[in-house]
Amino acid sequence: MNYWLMKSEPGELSVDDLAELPGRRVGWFGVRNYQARNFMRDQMRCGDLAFFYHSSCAVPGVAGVVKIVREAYPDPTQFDPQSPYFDPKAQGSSPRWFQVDVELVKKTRLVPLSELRAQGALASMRIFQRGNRLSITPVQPEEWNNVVRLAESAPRADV
DNA sequence: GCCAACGTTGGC
DNA sequence: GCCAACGTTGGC
Repeated sequence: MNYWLMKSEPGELSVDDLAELPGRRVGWFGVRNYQARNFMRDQMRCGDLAFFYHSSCAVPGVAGVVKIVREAYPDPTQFDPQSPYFDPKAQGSSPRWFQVDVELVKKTRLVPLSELRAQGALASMRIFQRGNRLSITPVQPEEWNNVVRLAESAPRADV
């Protein structure tokens, strides 16, 4: 079983949006980076857990926990000319982009990026590595446990 | 809006 | 296969 961090822009899909969806599930469409795609396609398995991370917003940070409930299958938006994620090079016979389905396990308090950064034990996380921009990154079990503990603790006012 | 970092594209 | 140009990401 693996742990992950998956970024979503709350303007597109927030943790509250996910909580309102049928079954609290969504297909993780729109990933257009090969490395992130490969993580989904080759390594994500049903039962894996991931942090739902809010990015490109006023307070980026961990907002919830989701579970992988369906393994990789073709992302339909790549074939939809109306979609901003349309990829004219994708062929139905050999899809280029994949998605998994995730289900909300629970919302957490919003753990801001600044608070994660203030934890020395989390310095190893991929989101803190130089120039990291991947929307999906693996999380080590120890990192996972540390962030979960942080999410369950009282918010800090000083970061 | 800025900008650093890095991925992708395409001519050669 | 190289590499310059361009596009995107994402925190600030």
